[in-house]
Amino acid sequence: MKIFNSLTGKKETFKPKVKNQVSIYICGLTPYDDIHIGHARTFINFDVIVRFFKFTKYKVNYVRNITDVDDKIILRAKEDGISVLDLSKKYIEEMHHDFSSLGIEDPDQEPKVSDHINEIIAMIKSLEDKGYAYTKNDSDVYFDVQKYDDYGSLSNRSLDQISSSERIIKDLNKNHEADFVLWKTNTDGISWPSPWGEGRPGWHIECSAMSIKYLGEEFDIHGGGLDLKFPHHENEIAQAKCATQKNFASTWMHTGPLRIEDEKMSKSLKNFITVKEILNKFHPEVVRLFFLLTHYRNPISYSNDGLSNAKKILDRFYLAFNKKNISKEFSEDNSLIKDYELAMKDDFNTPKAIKILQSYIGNLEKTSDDNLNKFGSLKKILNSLGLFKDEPENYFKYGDLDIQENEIELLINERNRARENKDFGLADDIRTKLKAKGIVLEDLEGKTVWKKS
RNA sequence: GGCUGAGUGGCAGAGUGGUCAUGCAGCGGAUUGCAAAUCCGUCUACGCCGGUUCGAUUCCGACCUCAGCCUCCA
Repeated sequence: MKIFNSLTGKKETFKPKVKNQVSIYICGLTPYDDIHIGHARTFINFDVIVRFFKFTKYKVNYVRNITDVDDKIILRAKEDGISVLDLSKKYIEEMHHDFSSLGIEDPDQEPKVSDHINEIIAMIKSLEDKGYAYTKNDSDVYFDVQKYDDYGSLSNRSLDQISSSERIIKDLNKNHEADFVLWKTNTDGISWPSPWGEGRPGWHIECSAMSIKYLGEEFDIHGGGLDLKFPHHENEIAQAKCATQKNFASTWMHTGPLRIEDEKMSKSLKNFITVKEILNKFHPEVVRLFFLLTHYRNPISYSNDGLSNAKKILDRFYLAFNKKNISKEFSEDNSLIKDYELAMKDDFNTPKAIKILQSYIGNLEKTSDDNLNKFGSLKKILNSLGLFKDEPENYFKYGDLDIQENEIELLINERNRARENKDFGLADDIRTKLKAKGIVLEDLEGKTVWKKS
């Protein structure tokens, strides 16, 4: 298995700390709003990565945190007039609902900041004891980046580069511009007692503290969206290494960014599309396949055309399994499994893996019907990617309708009567009328079925 | 300005030093009352300029263009 390690910038052979076991920590999200398709991309990518480890018989310990104490949450809670933890609880529920809709499996652990204040304080204390943390004039507690020689090694930047950056805002209490807050002495919204007074954790420290608690001071994989690489992950590494004097995570993985119709999607641009919105239009597996059609490290441009294309590809798989003469007793084809694993073992090359499945289905259909029972391995692989879990009938009817289902049935009956009477003009009018509503009719042997286009 | 990555056919998107990516779309045909699905056939490619090589889309160098990060972000 080869994985691209962001820390070294190279594809490396993956060597877990314990044979056939993987410890993996993924930075989850800050719950203060509905999740958007950028989140969907990242967590679907890691879902597939974790599923593949399991597929190849690794024992996986997957931790994905929730940052439920944060300035944005506090601000939003104030606006809504509710408590900080009530607000985050609400959006955690929404997140679970949306993840579940997308077929994202639960992690083994899902730690929250508010439940780990003691661990966080202990880590800051340890940093302070070792001389890596400081406070001035009753300021927040800062991490002293100049005390840590390797600062910037993940994101390839030096302290000089950071302090010469154009967007720096001077904070007089800091020793260096890149110093970041470990403990905020701010009691607004939510706070806990600490050796540095009432306050709350800064951003970054929670992930170092929680990953170490659940996976140990050294573990296999740490990942998240590319936008977390700097400063979040850089700071996590600095804190964790300085506090423990150990190596922290050995492999760092970052998923590529998502753009919307060729424009960057970001919180500040407010141009994000929520998962709920997209699921009104597209089946969750179409969304999933759309993301898997691009390698996890490459940027994706979200577009309706892209989703439609993914739908066509997934339709093909569902159609193949929907043949009337197909046996339910599928047999296995080890050569397909082998080809699939080969593609995935090369840094989780899902586009290549899916290409293999697409060609396979075409070749099998071209030969003989007997071969169709070889679909067993294909089904197994699709399922392991989180695809082909639905019933074909549900799949093809998924999405908002502009017309009642019973009305469709009535029109189908009317059309079939017209066909019996050879009134093809009327029959075609009905077909056209339904098509305008996004309904496609198919005349199969003895019956007519409908689908969403 | 700094760091990182990318430029492939109408579109999406892999990959490789010398026969095909693949899929969608298009075009022609089979099939169908018409469709859908399926099948057969078919077209379009590797940013620009040099270098290495018997041969480069693939390796090396320059150039151009684009994107991400350097602010909140998955």
